Amino acid sequence: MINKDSVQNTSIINNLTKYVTFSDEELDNFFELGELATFKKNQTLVHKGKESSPFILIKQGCLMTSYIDEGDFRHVIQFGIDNWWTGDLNSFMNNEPSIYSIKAMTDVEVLTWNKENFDLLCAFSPNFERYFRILFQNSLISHQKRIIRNISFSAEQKYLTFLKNYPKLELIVPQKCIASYLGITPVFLSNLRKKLSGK
Amino acid sequence: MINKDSVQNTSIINNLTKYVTFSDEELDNFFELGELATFKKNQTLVHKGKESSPFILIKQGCLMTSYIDEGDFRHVIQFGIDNWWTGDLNSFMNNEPSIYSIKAMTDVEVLTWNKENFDLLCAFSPNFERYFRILFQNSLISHQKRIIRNISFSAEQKYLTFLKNYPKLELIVPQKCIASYLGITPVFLSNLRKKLSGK
DNA sequence: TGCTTTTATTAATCTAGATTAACAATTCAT
DNA sequence: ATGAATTGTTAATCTAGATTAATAAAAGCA
Repeated sequence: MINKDSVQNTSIINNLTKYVTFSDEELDNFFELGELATFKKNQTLVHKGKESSPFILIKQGCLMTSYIDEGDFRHVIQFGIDNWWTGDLNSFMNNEPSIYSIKAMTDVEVLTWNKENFDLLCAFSPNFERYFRILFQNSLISHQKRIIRNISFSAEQKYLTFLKNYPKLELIVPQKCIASYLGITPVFLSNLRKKLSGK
Repeated sequence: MINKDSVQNTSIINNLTKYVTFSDEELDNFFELGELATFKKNQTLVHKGKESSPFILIKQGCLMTSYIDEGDFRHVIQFGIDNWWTGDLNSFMNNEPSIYSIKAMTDVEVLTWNKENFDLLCAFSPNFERYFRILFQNSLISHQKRIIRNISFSAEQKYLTFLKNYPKLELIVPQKCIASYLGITPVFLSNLRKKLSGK
């Protein structure tokens, strides 16, 4: 059974209560409405164009969200690690097929909520509404910063910022995925790394 | 007095109630805690690095948010028009000086909330918490789409998408601001427009 | 363990878009 | 209306980063 008493949930609870104070009952509800799942490295949790995306909280491991364009070209749009929320929000909220695919970059343990249970959670207590308001708000702020970087940074600046923001990912994720996330080619990233290492 | 009865507020109310059902009392509160203000074209409502940003709802007109980098180079990061929310969210929420500057591109009429009143509003009714949760959620979805465009679109595709998304802005806003928003140079946008007009 | 597939590197060439600069067209203030 | 300042255009040149292709290294699998 998944509930707040599981020792392993302490880090998630710490994260939840960073923004909002939840009662024990609320926390119980949170875990009871979620579903625990594990995936092996390289498994795909959400298939582009097929099922709708759940709302995903990563307990441990790393997920990669990517978008495949008309030319069948894959663009990495997000990495998620321990304690991060991820998923195709639009797909989740409107029960549409996901436009992204979400893949496990390591063995991964996640909690997922479907739309129905998410709605129950929000209906159960406005504290959840508040929690997600703040979660989305913060995510919005970091998305805005990312857009600024996209518009105004050189490839080198983008890469260095990435290393600063996600120090652990460099070791976990293939270089070509990092290149894609940054919007540059793997060949150019390789050149860049060579140049930087010689500095 | 600003309240829900003002004829001129109907379009704002329609917008609010698109997501959440509000009581008359809630709507009264919403307008009473907000402050009505008008600005002339080219006036700056929020100065980068000085005051913190309010949370702004545009009643009518057009606002432009821009970021000035270390090299004193201006990057337009958002346009806002009738019924849009805008402001430096991070500055607003944490009472820090704004990192953006926000300028009126036309004569403009806005409603603004300071952090204190925003908190009162959310404390007054969870419906507001819910409204802003959904507002930020939708904004997040469109920011993600914009990031995909940034990463994967050519300058031409970006410009054509911009025209589709903001058909009215082309006439209101100087071309160089549109170029900046798209992350290209005004010279290149000019070339692009010439090429497109010849098609 | 060796074989296959995927990923990373290196080098050569190419191009979308930047930069510079000079000129034309608008906009703005008096 | 008129001159000054801002914005837009055009053309020439330059460069960050893309593309292609061949090779090396690493990872996955029987």
